[in-house]
Parts: sequence; C-alpha cells; structure tokens
Amino acid sequence: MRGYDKHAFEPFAVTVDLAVLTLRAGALHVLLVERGQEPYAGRWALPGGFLLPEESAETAARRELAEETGLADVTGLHLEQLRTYSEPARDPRMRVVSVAFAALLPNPPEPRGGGDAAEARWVPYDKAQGLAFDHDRILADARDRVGAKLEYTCLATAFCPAEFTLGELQGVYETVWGTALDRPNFRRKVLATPGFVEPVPGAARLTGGRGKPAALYRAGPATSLHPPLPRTPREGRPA
Amino acid sequence: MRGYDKHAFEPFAVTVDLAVLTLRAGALHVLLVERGQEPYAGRWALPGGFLLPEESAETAARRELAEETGLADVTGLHLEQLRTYSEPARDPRMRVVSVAFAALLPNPPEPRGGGDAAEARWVPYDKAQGLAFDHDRILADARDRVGAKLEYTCLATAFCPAEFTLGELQGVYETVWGTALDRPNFRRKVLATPGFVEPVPGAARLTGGRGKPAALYRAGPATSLHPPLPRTPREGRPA
DNA sequence: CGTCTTTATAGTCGTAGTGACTATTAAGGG
DNA sequence: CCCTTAATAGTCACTACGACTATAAAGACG
Repeated sequence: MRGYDKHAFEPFAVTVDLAVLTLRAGALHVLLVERGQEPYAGRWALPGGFLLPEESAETAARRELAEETGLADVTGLHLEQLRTYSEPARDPRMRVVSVAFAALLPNPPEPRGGGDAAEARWVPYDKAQGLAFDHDRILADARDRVGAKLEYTCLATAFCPAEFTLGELQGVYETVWGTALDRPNFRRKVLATPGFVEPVPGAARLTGGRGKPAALYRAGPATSLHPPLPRTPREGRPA
Repeated sequence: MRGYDKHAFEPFAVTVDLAVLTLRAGALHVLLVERGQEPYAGRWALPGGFLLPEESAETAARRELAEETGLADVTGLHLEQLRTYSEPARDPRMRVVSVAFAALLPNPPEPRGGGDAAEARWVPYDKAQGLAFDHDRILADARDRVGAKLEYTCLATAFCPAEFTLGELQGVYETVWGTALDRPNFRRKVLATPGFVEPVPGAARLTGGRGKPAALYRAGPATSLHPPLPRTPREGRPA
C-alpha cells in the first residue's frame, strides 16, 4: 500500500478534542461539557467537535476553544496538538479519529453555554474522572505533556496574565507538579534564564493581600529553558 | 458544536505516514518510496497508506513498517506518533488527514519492493528534499523530535543493535545532532546514568577495525535521562 | 503605635555535575 | 618495531543548584 493510491479507503469521521487547562484558586482545572445525547448521555466530556470541510485540525481546535470559552480573542492563547486517538472502538457509533489538543488559559472566564443546551463548567483536575469516550486518557496525557514541558520550556507564563509576580509563576509550577519549590532558588533560576521573564519597568508592584509587594514581570521572548528547571526541589520521585 | 452530536460531519480519508530513520555509514538515512501515480508521480515520498477499517493508527503504522522494510518482526522497533497533519490542501485530490509516525531502526535492511511496483530506498537525510505532499515538513519534524528526545531519554539505543559499544552509541548522538562530543565525558555521563546501558558480562569485546577493542553494552531498563545529556559539547548554539 | 505575621528579596555555603584536558592501554598497519 | 587508532582512566577548575539564613516591606491586630 504505497502512496495512498492503490486501494479503496474507508471514510472516517475526524474530530478535535480539547483539554482546556487553567488555574483557579490554586488548583488545576479543566473545562468540561455535559453530554446531552447518547452515547454517554449525562456524562462529562472534553469539549470538541467535527472538523469542517475546509478546516485544519488546528483551525477547528481554535474555533472550538472560542466557542466553548466564550472568549472573543483566543489568538494569543497557547494551543498545542497532543496526539491523535484512533482506536476502532473509542466511539461506539462509528469510526471517529480524534486529534487532541491542550489549551492553556490565564484568567479563566466563566464558561458560557454554547448554542446548544449542553452545560460547560470548570472542574478540578482531580475530580475530572469517568469522562465519556477515552477522554480520561486524553486528559491525563494533556497533564503529563504540560507538566513535562514546564521543565524545559517557558510554557508556565501561558497560565499567567500579561503581568505577574514571581510568586504567581512559582505557583504555576507547584500546582501543576504538585510539589513545593524553594522560593529563593526558584527566583534565582528564573531570573538567571535570559528572556524567560522581563521586569515591568514602571509600576513594579502589586498587592492583593499581606506581605511585601512583589515586582511585576512579563513573559520574555525565550521559549526554551536551558538547563531545565528540575522537578525535585524538596521531595520528588527519582529519575 | 458540543460532544460530536448535533451536526452532520464530513468524511475524511485517514492515512499514516512513516519517517523511518536509521544510521548508515555514519549518516542519518530515511526510507523513501517513489510514487507511481499522480499526484506527485515520480517524486519521492514517505511510506504510508490508508487506515484499514478495524485498525488504529498505531496498528496501521506498524503494519506499514513491516511491509515497507520487509522485516519479519517489527515488534521491538521504536515507533512513535509525531503529530497529525490536516491542512485542507495537503492532498490535491481530497481531504486526507495523516497521522505521522517516526520509526527508528538499528541495522537497516535493504528495503524490498512491496507488492506493487513502487521502489523503496534509503536516502541520506540531507538529500531527502522536494518530497511529495507535506512530507518535507513531516520529515523535518521527525528529525527535530528524535534529536530532542536524545537529550532527555534513552532513545539512542533504538538506533543500535542488541549489543553495541559506547563509541557506537556516541556516534548516534553525533550523527543525529551533527556535533562532536568529547569521548571521555560522554562515557562518564552514560555510565553514571543508572539503567541506561548494561555491560555484556562474557565476551566483552568487538572489533572490526583498528584500535583497542571496546566493551559491549546492552540497552538498560531506564527510559529517561536525568539530568539530560546536553547538546553543547564543544561547539553549539546557545539556549 | 507597636508587635506579629506574611511575603518578597538578598545572600551564603557546600556539593554534584560537567567541560576541558592529559595519560595510559590495547589493538592493527606498515 | 614504531606509528596510528581507538578505548579507557583520571585530573582539575568552574558552575549550577539544593539547603539554608537574613533582611525588607507590607497588612493584621491588639
């Protein structure tokens, strides 16, 4: 079977599924929708939908992201293809091949209900279990990918608003990894990485609570982290 | 468009494309097939083909790998999903969504011609340009992915036969990365990583050429490399 | 108005990892 | 028998990092 040509081919339905992750109240949350129809009626699922005839998977994913979050502008958001799930039995009705994406949001908006009656809701990651289809697996893969990329990329700023403190940035790592990091060491490492964060020159303080006001930073132009930020600050699993 | 249900869906053709990489004569090679039909007749392309009705993409990829290489047993070979390419215009005939894989081979066999007349051939990576469809892009992505995974995983042994010398293992890194590594430092690093390689106890030497015979090693159980093997031994780009 | 708490920031110290070397060993080629 | 080649052993200095202590600047609470 060389070069697509010789044989008849089976038509497949192609969808995108989105693991939209954000931080709310110091916990990792994922956007879920409640299914209205069979199969899996009443179960929670990752938002997603069919590819339109003239769309790439990336285009469809960004369209779905806008629809489900209700955000007017999703162009700046981090959207990343995870992998494609194609087990023959993953949808009981027919062959559905799904291209999965992970999306990262800074300030989580309240999800609006889309055009249909399905409900969308932010759910803590730990409670997002028993999802429809193979979405448990997709969601776990998304978290693994994001956690891994925090180590060697500057992805963490995608969870933060335009201006943020180093404490907030550290909270991203601690929340996604589930480990505590030493604050002075984290600070030293981040500031020593050129282009990771840039200080906001003028108004360099922000406070919502107690303690000394923290300086504000913006995301810098760097995308990779060399050497990586290790996952083992106090406790941690071995290699 | 929630949960797959509401709208009619477009049927797509789904294929797998394989970037089969190996080392021949100290250079990275990729397995290419010559296309017999339009579009891109006479051009070289990555091997691949349609998903069968009851196959996952992984199953189809491994089947194609066996067909194209002529190897009887491909179960032990490293096969890894890269990403899915779904641009609407990537195939001029129709909507074809392709799930791309990277495969790594130790001893490259001479490719056999498959059932059809198309020719398969090992081509040096640097000369594999002007491929059909978006296969230039897929091939470049495969090389990027493999190169990156060499840094922080034990993937390099997938390019080596069952027993190999540390010099051969170092050659994998140098060939894929295109950089020279310091031999004593490489040796120290590899041996200091538990589970990366294990010495072959009995006959611990092999020679095909000049020089002191090298000890033989096998791949160990470890899969990740902590801390990673940095890409900058003598010369190298900055972070 | 002071003290306590909280958070940010500054700095110190010892160690592990590593880049850059040099030296030695064991083979083959002329 | 030397020369070359490649593997292996070992040294040394520097840097990054984990662990830790100290100081600064805010609000809370009496």
